[in-house]
Amino acid sequence: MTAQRRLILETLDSYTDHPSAEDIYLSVRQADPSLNLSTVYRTLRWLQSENLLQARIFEEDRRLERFDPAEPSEHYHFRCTRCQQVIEFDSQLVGKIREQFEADSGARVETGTVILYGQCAHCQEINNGPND
Amino acid sequence: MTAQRRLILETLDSYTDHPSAEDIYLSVRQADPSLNLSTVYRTLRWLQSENLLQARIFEEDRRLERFDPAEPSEHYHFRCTRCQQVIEFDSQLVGKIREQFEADSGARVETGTVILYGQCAHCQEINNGPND
DNA sequence: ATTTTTGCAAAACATTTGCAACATG
DNA sequence: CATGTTGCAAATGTTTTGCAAAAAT
Repeated sequence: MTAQRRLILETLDSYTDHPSAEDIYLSVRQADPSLNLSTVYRTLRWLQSENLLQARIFEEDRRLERFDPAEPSEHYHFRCTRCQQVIEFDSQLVGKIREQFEADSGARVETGTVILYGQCAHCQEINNGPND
Repeated sequence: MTAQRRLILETLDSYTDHPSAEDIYLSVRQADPSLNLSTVYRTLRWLQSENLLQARIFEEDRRLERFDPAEPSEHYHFRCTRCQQVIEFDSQLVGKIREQFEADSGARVETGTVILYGQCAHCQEINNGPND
């Protein structure tokens, strides 16, 4: 356990949303300006391999990974295509889909991703307001 | 409508799975060796903007797009992490999840992605066979 | 002392872009 | 002829790698 790793872990803890490697890098750099982006990536990949972190791509038009400190299949995501906000949600129905697919196909499902896209409540209000 | 586009469209039709741009490029090249990869991409993006095609990333460890000739939200995917096969499935439960989330959050959902990961029936048999 | 991790620079990967030449309507 | 499309080469954005130096066990 090096100082760099400790710092990256602390920084990760401070996020409530889904930072990119670059986000983490910029934040960590304030405490240690010599810390390198590859170290960030290496630490993230290590956490991922330990199942302490998941990598996800939310933007349809970019291939940028965002990191989510959660166990696989614990929650799902909605992304507002207007304000880019990502909202987490839970649903037991995903478990049902999984069971249904397992029964139909004979496969064993280990994890899964659900990402819904659309407009969040707030952006809809703005969008459908009187002067729009 | 150019000869190149016609050729790419024909080639796309011949796939039953989810080819990458490179796959399409290699296939198309047999008929027209001078056809360029950027032309493939440009045609794919054009189809995508016309909603005749969807781009998806299936592999957790690569950022490679694969192209699926289907309308959004028509079907969902399972990917076997052993043999890499992608199986399509349908489920009305995804519609329910969407409705549930809309009711809970006030958002309007437009599209969505579901990808399940695990082992397909066939790979499980091999995996759990007598000499494994 | 040995193994692990780091920083740096360069490479890799997938996709996009600028631009002049070409094809199409 | 005006417009849209192509091929090429170079650029882009994101992530990974090789390697020698530094830090950790």
